[in-house]
Parts: sequence; C-alpha cells; structure tokens
Amino acid sequence: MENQSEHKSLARLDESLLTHIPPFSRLKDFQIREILDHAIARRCAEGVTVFTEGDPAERFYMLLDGYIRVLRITPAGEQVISLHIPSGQLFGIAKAIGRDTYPATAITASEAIILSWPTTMWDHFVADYEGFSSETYKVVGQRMGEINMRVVEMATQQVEQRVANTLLRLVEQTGRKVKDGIEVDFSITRQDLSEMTATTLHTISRLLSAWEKKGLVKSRRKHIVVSDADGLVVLGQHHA
DNA sequence: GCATTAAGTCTTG
DNA sequence: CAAGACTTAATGC
Repeated sequence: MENQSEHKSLARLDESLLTHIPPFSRLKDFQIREILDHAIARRCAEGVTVFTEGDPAERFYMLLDGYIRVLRITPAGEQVISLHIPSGQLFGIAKAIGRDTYPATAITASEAIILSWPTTMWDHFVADYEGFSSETYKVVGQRMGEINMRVVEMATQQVEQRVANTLLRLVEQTGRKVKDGIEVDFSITRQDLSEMTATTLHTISRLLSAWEKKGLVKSRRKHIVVSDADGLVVLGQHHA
C-alpha cells in the first residue's frame, strides 16, 4: 500500500491539471489553486494498492492519469473485479455514499498519477465548489448503473455473452485505437477477465482462442485487441 | 454449457 | 532457470 510511490508533491502542481476535469471545470483559478495546495500527488507503478476494503476512508482521490482496478475479496479468498476507473474520475469517495470505510480495494491497473485530499475536507468541497457535488452524483450513478447491468448479466446470460459484453465495455471505457481495432489500454490477463465475469481463466482462454479464429479479437500475453466490435455485440446479444 | 483437473508450452525477469 | 501467462484435452456434473 505504501509501495514505491514518490510522495513528493510532484514539484508544484500546475493549475491546468484540473481546469478541464469535470468536478473542477466550473471553478475560479484561485479555487483550483486552493484545491491543488491541499492535494498530495502520487505517481504509482502498476499493481500498487491505493487503499484496501474496510480501511478507514481517510482520503479521497482523483485519478489524473492511468487506470484503477476496483476489487473485492470473498471470504473464500477469491478476487472479484467489480470495476475499472479511467483517468479524470474521482474514486475512494466513501463519504459520497455515506460510509467511513472504503467499500472495496483500489489497485493501479497501469502506471498512474493520483491526487488525494483528506476526507475531512469533503464537506468543504461539496459546499464551496460549484459543480463538485453534482459531478460526484453523476459518477456514483454511472457506476451503480454499470454494476446493475452486470448483476443482470450474471443472472441471465451464459458465459460467452457475459465475457463478450464485459470486453465490449472495457474497450468502450478504456479502449485505445490501434492498427487493427481497439485495444484494452492496460495490462489484462485471462485471470483478470475471469474475475470480472465469474468464470475461469481456462474458459476465457478457450473463448479468446475461438474468437481469434473468427477474426473478432487479437490477443497476446496481457493484451487484447477487439478487431470486430460489431461481431462481439452480436455474440453478446444472441443465444448461440 | 461449463468447471475442474491436469499436463503441457511459451514468455519474462 | 523459476515464476507467471497461456493453451489444450479429458472428464464429469
């Protein structure tokens, strides 16, 4: 949790870092300055735990660059990946959902740059910074919506449909255009995908191999490119 | 239709 | 070379 993360407040933080990020975009320069002066900036390698489920929510976070993986551990010790967060979003905002501990664990899915503030400042942010709370509700709502969709998928769809839809969501939210399609923009293993879809890495491996033969995806170790999104959409809908 | 087991290869540090 | 990522086939519910 305190891995190699260079706590130095990355020189002096430039105001342009925040001016175009939704929760702060409506603020005056002096307010941005104020916010940055209270922030701690941290640059993390991939795989660093930012906070752990159940920990007291002492800080809240803004992801400036990279991706965050949100996960929970079952009593049996299995990981379940519940969400990936792209840059420009707040996370670890326990206060927004009425908690004083973190409801899940957050780990960097790539190299990342993260700002954070003490949770004691939360009420101040909500009260004094225009647009901050509405943006918070929006993000919380979006994530709830996605989780809801996934619950329905888990209950009603077969594995192939679930994996197809999960992969589509991944490239939609975190995809990067490459030569022959859209690539998931961070390291992702078959194990990871299985933890997102409640299946095994073996099934994922078989599915990806089959899809590759059909020309839907191209994957190498830790990389997945979706080359025919429409084809995947069909698979995700249809009962094959 | 899928998990499990098991037995392997290939890649990376 | 060891550890981790990945593949494939066999078996059983």
